[in-house]
Amino acid sequence: MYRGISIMRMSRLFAPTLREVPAEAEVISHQYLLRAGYIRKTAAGVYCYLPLAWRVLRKIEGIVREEMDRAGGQEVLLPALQPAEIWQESGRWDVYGKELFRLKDRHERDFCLGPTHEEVITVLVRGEINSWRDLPKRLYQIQTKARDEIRPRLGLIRCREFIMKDLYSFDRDEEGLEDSYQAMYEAYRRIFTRCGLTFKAVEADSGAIGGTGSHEFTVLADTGESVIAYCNSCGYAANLERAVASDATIKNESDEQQLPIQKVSTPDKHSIEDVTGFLGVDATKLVKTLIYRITYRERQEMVAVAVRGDRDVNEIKLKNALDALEVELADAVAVEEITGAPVGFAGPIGLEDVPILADPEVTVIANAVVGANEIDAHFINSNYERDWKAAKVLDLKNVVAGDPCPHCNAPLDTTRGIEVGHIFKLGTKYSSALNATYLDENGQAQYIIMGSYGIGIPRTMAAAVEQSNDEDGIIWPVPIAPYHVSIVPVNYNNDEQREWAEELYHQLTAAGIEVIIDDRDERAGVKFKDSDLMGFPLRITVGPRSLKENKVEIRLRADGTTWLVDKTEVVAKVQSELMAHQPQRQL
RNA sequence: CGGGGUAUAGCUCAGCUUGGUAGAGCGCUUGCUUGGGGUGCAAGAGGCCAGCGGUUCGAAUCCGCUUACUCCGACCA
Repeated sequence: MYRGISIMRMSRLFAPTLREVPAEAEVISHQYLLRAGYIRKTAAGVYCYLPLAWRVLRKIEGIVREEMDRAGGQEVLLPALQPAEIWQESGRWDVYGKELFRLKDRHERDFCLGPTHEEVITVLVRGEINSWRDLPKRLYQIQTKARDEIRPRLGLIRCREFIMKDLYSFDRDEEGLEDSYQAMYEAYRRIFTRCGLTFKAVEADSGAIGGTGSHEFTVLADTGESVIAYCNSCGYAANLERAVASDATIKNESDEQQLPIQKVSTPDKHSIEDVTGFLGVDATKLVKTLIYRITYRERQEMVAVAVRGDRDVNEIKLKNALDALEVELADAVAVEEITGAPVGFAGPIGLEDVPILADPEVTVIANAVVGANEIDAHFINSNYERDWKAAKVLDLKNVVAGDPCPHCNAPLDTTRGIEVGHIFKLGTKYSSALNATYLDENGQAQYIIMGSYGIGIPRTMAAAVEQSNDEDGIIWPVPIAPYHVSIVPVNYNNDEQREWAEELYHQLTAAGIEVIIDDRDERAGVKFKDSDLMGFPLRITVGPRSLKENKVEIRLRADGTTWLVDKTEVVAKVQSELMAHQPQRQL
């Protein structure tokens, strides 16, 4: 189980530790990975992985490889440098936008650095796979991707260059795709479980990659960028971008008597808080009307979006509903032009030049407050249908904790997390654009049905640190720890301690355990601190106190549990502790 | 891209307001000391003060531009 003969002395290890927190590091994983000497930054979002980090990354990769192979994957390595032609052919040269690192060769030909590899692999496969007999195929690689991120941040969590495992599945039909997708779903669960992570698989928006179905694998951590909503009673879980609330409670909203609409003066009351405070009503009685600029491939238009005053517009849902390339809030000038009033007084009544899209919730507010499209004025007692109508009524809001689950109506919970894996059903999006077909049993050409499945490897490492640390440093889950055990002789200059430390070091190494010995001429405290910071699961202290009884101390990093162990029992004890701390299957 | 912030020794920062030629702590080197949670003492090494331009007798310090880094909002593994 703990194979791999890798021995190391701390005196030789290239892992410069820092006592202070570098100013650039905001989140725990970034701070500890820098301080413990795992990574160094080369440019914003571009990092060097030092030996300890590389060992962790290779362990994660090893787990990923095993599970990909188990799920029928075959490893390949595709080019990072890619010609523009294939991106032009798929249409993404223009659509992918500024995130694509573009460059020219000496002949002025366009190239890019691969942010993902659908084009390359589809072009590869279309030339070589011709018959239904060649399918299915599942090909993967573990390779460096380049994306010119808008804003790299959070250390390894959002980088411009990062290692990714990407697998592409090629099937004959939807049924085959379903098989591949399920195989990957299961493989991902195994991978993140084996890495010792607490995670959720959630329904996700398929975003720029495109396609018909998608799940994200999200490691739960407060510092994560994604928000997920989940239901504890039925298991529903979805990314906030996609999560919906049941409309069960919407329907039986109010039986309040409709009052006559009335314009009121609301001087200088722009925000929801201003208006609710001024009029003494709850935000749920307000209709928030926002003007959006919608960009399509060849044109732009403005729309008004109405949601309840306490809600936020979900721009992903808006974008998907309109099949738009981009949606953004209109600027103040445009708002004034369209509504005839400064920002803060927009409302659905009398808004004639733009279509109104309304969330279902706003259609049931009795006697709502809405902007009057006039400076310093709102309407009170407005009612949907009587006073205004939307062009379309559809779900456009972010869910919040407490909203009813769409499946079982139990209250939803929300939590933050780090998206470490994402699986997509692509269908024929790329095979049709790039003309990747096979001949079926009837000699008919059919588009290959594809899926794509990614895992961010460094991000997974960072997520593990986010999830498992304390005030002293990292606490690695055993399966991805760079070394299992550190041996700390309290005083390496002492002959007895040194000899025993060396002896144990060789015994453990011979048993296949990955061990590092701190042979530095440092104070015990320094060595303890570094060992804790670096996060090795077990530490063996060889010092005079226990040596008197022919014993050494074995200490568990996770909770500080310490055992005094006879020197002859060390290997057995270490093995049993490592085994005991293997992650359990969590399904 | 928009909005803020920062840039001085390897790291964390002072110095700038009020221009006069560079500092601390940690780390590093050497020696002694100490030796179970970042020992103590002493002596050292180390800076084109991000870059460019301007003002001035004189600029880390004042002014302008540029670049990099970083935080807050739209993308994604």
